[in-house]
Formats: sequence, structure tokens, C-alpha cells
Amino acid sequence: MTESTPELVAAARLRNLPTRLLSLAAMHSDRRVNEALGRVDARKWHYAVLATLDEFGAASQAELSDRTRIYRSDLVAVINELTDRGFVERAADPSDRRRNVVTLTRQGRRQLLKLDKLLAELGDEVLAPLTEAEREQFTRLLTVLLRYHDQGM
Amino acid sequence: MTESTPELVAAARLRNLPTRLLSLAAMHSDRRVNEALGRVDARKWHYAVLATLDEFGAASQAELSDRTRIYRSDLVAVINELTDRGFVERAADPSDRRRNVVTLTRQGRRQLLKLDKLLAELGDEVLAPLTEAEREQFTRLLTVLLRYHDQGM
DNA sequence: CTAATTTCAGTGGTACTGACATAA
DNA sequence: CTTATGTCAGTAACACTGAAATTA
Repeated sequence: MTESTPELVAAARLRNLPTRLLSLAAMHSDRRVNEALGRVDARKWHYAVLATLDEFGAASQAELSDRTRIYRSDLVAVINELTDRGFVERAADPSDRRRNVVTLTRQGRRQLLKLDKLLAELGDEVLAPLTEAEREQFTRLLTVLLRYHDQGM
Repeated sequence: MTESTPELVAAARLRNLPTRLLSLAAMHSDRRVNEALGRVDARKWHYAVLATLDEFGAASQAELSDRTRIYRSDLVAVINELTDRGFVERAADPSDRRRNVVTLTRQGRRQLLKLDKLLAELGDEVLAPLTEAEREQFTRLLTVLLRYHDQGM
């Protein structure tokens, strides 16, 4: 445990540096999300894959990679984990034998709904100090940023 | 190089998940910042330390750690790097011999001003799609979040 | 004695790169 | 031949832990 000395304030330059604020806020949010997901033996990539399969149907790993922004190389392990847990099935695609076709199972769908709920609660926790209008504004601004920088929205 | 397939859109659940948006936006921002700082042989922690020393004067590593949120253990390397580059001097504190007192050099101050400019440009790039009012709103919301979660503002 | 400071050694998760075999 | 796909091996940076030595 890191000791909690009476909080010293940061330099004004740092307090006003938007890239730093963004980084710190995300770090904190990520930590909470990873902890909470870890407690139910999940990771955020699990959710991304399950949600994508649910909305767009069975897909190849390449398509999943494009939609979730998970690197192709890292997706392999994620799909392994999801198949191990019975949330997803991986089979060779007969129409293009380079591809795998990944499908959501009924268990996977149940897990997705569970994670939906968990992540909604988590979002509420992280955004707790913001009003409803501010939350909408916040996600709107983030969306604008990501869209502009082509981070695939 | 990752190939740029025609951008596929993400699932609606992912597009509306604030913790994910925050994470992606920060990842992108961090990448830009690290690249740009790397090009001038710096890291973001360098800036944090230099700015803190400039605003609060010479300090022990413990105080620098508290103000910058850099772990004490990691600060050692950061101070090493800064002394190697002549931006900072580390000396034993005569009044408390457990402590080091870290002071900013003239070169360090020059580097700080250089990084000031670089980071301002970078912030402009990252926040490019936002209006001035939106930028203020954005940093305000981030500040509220960090303050609430006690991430030391 | 306890507590604070600096330092080192190490871990675990992750973004990211590169290369390879297979197939189109 | 070139290109796409899935897979593996590995790297580099980093947040974070734990502990030791020194001093207060």
C-alpha cells in the first residue's frame, strides 16, 4: 500500500495540461474497470468481443480486430479465453479456409448481459461527480475526439 | 505497420461506453505525447518534474513523488535521466541526511520552456476538433473527475 | 522502538512489432 | 506474384509491489 501523505497539490502547469488530465483520468478509470472485471474473471477485451458478436453476428478474427481495435495477434489469446469459458466458438470458415468464424454461444450472451450491467454500474461510479447533462457532454466530447483522430467510432 | 482496412464501425454498446471512450482517447493522446517527447529525448515524467521544481522550488524526491504522482521507486530513474542531461542536480540534504534535494538548473529551465511549447502544440493537436469553449469544458470535466476520485489536483 | 527516505529488484499486464505458414 | 488471415515469439514501457539500508 502506498502511504497517503497529506495530498500535495500539483503544479499549475500540470493541473492545466489537458493531455495529462486525460491520461490520469483514464488510468483511474481503467484501474477500476480492470479490477471489477477481474473479479468476475473477465477482461475489457472480452466485453468488446462479446458485444461485437452480439450486434454484428458471427465474424472472422480479422473483422473482430477491426471493430474492437484489438490487435490481431492479441485477439488470438482473447478468443482462446472466451472459448475456454464457453462464451464463444471458433470454427474454420468453409468458404475461406484462411478464416475462422467466431460465434457467440448462449452462455456468451448471458455473460454479455451480466457484463452490460456491471459496466453500467462502473460507468456510473466513474462519472459519479458529473450531472446527467455533464455526462452526456463528456461522452460527446470524447466521441468527437475519437472520430476526428479516426479511432474508429 | 498495421494495415488500414476500410474502417469498420464499433458496436453501439462500445460506442456509448464512457469508460471505453476515455480509455481510447487517452491511449491515442498518450501515444502522440510520447512520440513527440521521445523525438526530443524526453518523457512526460521529465516535464512533470521540471514543472514542479520550477513552481515550488527545490524539493526532495518524496515531495516530487507526491506532487507528480510518480512512484518513489520510479522517480529514481527519472532523476537520473534528468541529471544525465544536466537539467537537474541531486545533492544530499544537510538538514536531513535521508533526503536528497533536487534543484533545477538553468539548462533545465530552458528545457522546461521548450517542453512547455511542445506540449501546448500537442494539446492543440489532440483537442483540435473542439472549440475553445468545448476545450475548457473538457478540461473542467476531467478536473472534476480527478478531484472527486482524489487523484491529486 | 517506529517512521520516513532513497534505492533496487522484480512482477504482471499490455500495446505494439515482426515474422511465419497457409490460403486466396 | 501479391495479399489476407491466423498464430507465435518477443520487446519496451510502465504501473505497481516489496524489501533493504540509512537516518530521523
